[in-house]
Formats: sequence, structure tokens, C-alpha cells
Amino acid sequence: MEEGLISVDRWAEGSQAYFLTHLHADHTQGLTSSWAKGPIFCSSLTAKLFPFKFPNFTLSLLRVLDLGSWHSLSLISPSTGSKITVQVMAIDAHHCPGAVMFLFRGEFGCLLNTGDFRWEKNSERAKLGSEMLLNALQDDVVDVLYLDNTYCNPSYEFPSREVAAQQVVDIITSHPEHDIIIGVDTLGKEDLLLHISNALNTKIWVWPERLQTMHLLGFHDIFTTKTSVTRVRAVPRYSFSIETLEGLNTMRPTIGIIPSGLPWVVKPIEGDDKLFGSLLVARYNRSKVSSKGGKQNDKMDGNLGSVKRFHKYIYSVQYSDHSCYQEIEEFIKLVHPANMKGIVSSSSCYVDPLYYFGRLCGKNQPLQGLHHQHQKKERGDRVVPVHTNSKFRSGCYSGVEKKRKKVVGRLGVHLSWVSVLRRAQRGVKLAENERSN
DNA sequence: GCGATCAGTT
DNA sequence: CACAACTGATCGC
Repeated sequence: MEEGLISVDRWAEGSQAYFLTHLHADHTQGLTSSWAKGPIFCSSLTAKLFPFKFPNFTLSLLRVLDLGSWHSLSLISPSTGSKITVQVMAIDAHHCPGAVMFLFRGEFGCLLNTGDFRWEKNSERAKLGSEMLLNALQDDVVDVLYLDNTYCNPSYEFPSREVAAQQVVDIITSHPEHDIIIGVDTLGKEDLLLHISNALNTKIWVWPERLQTMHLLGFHDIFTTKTSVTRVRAVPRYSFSIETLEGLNTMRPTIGIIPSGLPWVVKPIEGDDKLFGSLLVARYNRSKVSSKGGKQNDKMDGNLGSVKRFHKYIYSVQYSDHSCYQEIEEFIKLVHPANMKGIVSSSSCYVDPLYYFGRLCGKNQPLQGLHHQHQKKERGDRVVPVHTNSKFRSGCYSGVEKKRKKVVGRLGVHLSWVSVLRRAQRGVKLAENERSN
């Protein structure tokens, strides 16, 4: 498709410099320990965490970019073959540890790729970030903004992480006799756990690999792998299910908390009155949720607007490491790009940020279909110099979309022993397992 | 055994 | 209907 100069979170052959915004798996697809396609630029924290995810990686290929200062790269222009200079700045993206945005300047113009980002207007970090960004831009115009459009829809609203973290603390304190498990990923949401630890003056259990990560991040006395010292455990999100909670509750009273940008609700499998095969299903429409058993009798529900108790044992708290709709809007207003493009697309839909925010950068909304003189489409003549990762696979696939068959396997009642054991290993399963003999 | 891709999970 | 991030199975080498 295009000849490459630089790639952001994309790992195909053909670029001269590769940029990694952060270490989540959906941004490292195609990156492996045996990488040899070129230098990789990232933040110092990402570089520190890097060997943990890619054990035998040739570390000399990593290039650390300090935040907030311009770095110059000497590259070869793909079109003319002459030497050109590209400048890049990394800026805190407030997404997960090490996550940055990249701002580029070069013969192709000025480009900003947010990676995944959260833009909380009132946080000190964001104020610093916006100063850094505005300072870097000076009078430059961002020609193309590559935007984290995960929640680029007005229905996606949620509070700041600080507020959401306090909601989690409130849930925990209102269950003084319960064990607590919180579903988290391999990186991210550390601030939430720190907030809980501080507020409740307790250590927090994590699984062994996660403890290593915590140590790399510089947290040495807050997390533990000993279950006996705390009732609060952070467990891998993929091991967190209704079954798990049901199982745990046969041993000790336990509640689960899911921090997520989306509100969740249970949808039981038809004809199955047991909860074994239940799915977790997201909804926009929260009024439906609360009208139908989502809202329980807890007195605390009063102060917790966006908290949903969607199952006897499970709470959903809207703690998100991605920007909500309004924050995306604020960010676009700040940057005021000439054009923009979303970097994220879910399996079935892609929200073009121009649809909602085209007016903010003088672009027409694509669905209006005006017979307006389009700016030239620049197909063949001008090469877009940046490959950018989209989770959207369309680029490689032609026309036919693969149908994804949804086999809800035979009531899904059966849980394989492998997965039971895995869960046990990661600490979700029962205390009996680790205390036995 | 490794990497890429697909499929399924929460 | 709907997320991001993750694990596991399978295939080709």
C-alpha cells in the first residue's frame, strides 16, 4: 500500500523507524522477541518493562525517548531517496505505565498519534501534558491527528479515575466482611490499586507475574502474593467470571469489582435458569439496567451514580484508561487538527471521529455526502508516510468479511479442568487450593 | 519450537 | 447490537 517511513504500533516490514506507544497486546501484534526490522522508539518506562514481555529481545534496538523534548532522526525519503530529518516528541498519554503519544514533524507535515490515551481535563498530569503539547506545537498545525476513538460516541460518559477509584473504595468499605477481587490486565490500573491501598491501609494481593511488574514499576511494599495478609485481591480479568464468584462464595463471602469504561449487565442464557453459562453483556441503555434488577437495595447506591451492581456478587465501576466522549472532544478542540483519523475499531464497527467532530477541524461530516469540492484524495501521488496500527483489519482483507460464528457451546456449563487449574494458579480459585496440605 | 492467524473469553 | 485486552488451538515452517 504505502511505502513506509515510520510506523506507530505497526510491525510490518518496510519502515525505517518503529514507534511503540505502550505495551498492551493489541498494540504489539506482530512484535516478537526475535524482532529485527528496525529500531523501536518508546518511553523509558516502556523500555524498562519491555524485556519482561519480550524476554530475549535484542535490547540494542530499543531507543528511549525522553518526554517533552524533540528528537531528530535521519531517514531516507521513500520517494526521492534523499536524506531527510524527522523530528519526534513523546508526550505522556495517561493511559497505562509508559504509554505515550507521538508528535512528528517532517516533510510530510505535522502528525500526532495519541496511541491509547485518557485526557482528564482537571488532573495535574493532563495540565502538564497539554502545556507540553501546546508548547511543542507553537504555531504548527497538526495536519493529521491519529486518535484513540475507543469511546468516540456521546453515549460513552464516565467520571474521572479519581472519582471512580473512590467509588471502588466505597464498595469495599461497605462490605467489611467480604473478600474482594478486582479484575485487572497485565498492565494498567495501578493507580486504582494504589488508591485502594492508601485509603484502606491494606496491601493488595496480585499474581506472581504481576508482582514482578509492580516491582519494575517501583512499588515495593504495597503488593503481595500472600493471601493471608489481605482480603483485597487483583486478579487477571480473563479469570473473572460469574462462575468464579459463585465458586468463591461457596468458601467465603466474596464480591468482585470490574473496572471498565462500559456499564455491564448480566444476560442469562435462554432456558437456563442457572447462572453457569451466563454472559457478560454491555449495554448503552442504562435505564433498562436499573429498571430490571440491576439496582439493588444497598443504601450506598445513592452516592454511586455510575456504579452498577449487575449480579449478586459483582459490581461494575466505570474506571477507564481511555478518554470518554467529552474528553475526546476537549482534546480535539485543544489540538485543532486539519484532519483526523481513528486508530481503533472494534470487530463490527468503526466510529469515524470526523462523524462527531468533523466540525472541530473544518471537515465536512462524511455522512452528509455534499457535492463539495473534495480536497484531492491523494491516492497515488502523495504517499502517506505513516503506517498506523488500526485494530481494524480491513486493510489486508478484501471485500468479504469473515463471519464470526458464535457457538455458545452446549450451554457452556462445562468448564475445562485446564481453565480451572489455571484460575487456581492465578489465585482466583479457592483458598482451599493453596492451603491444602 | 516459533510465529502468524483465528477463535473464543470476560 | 455494544470494549479492550487477553488466552488457547491450530497450522505452516
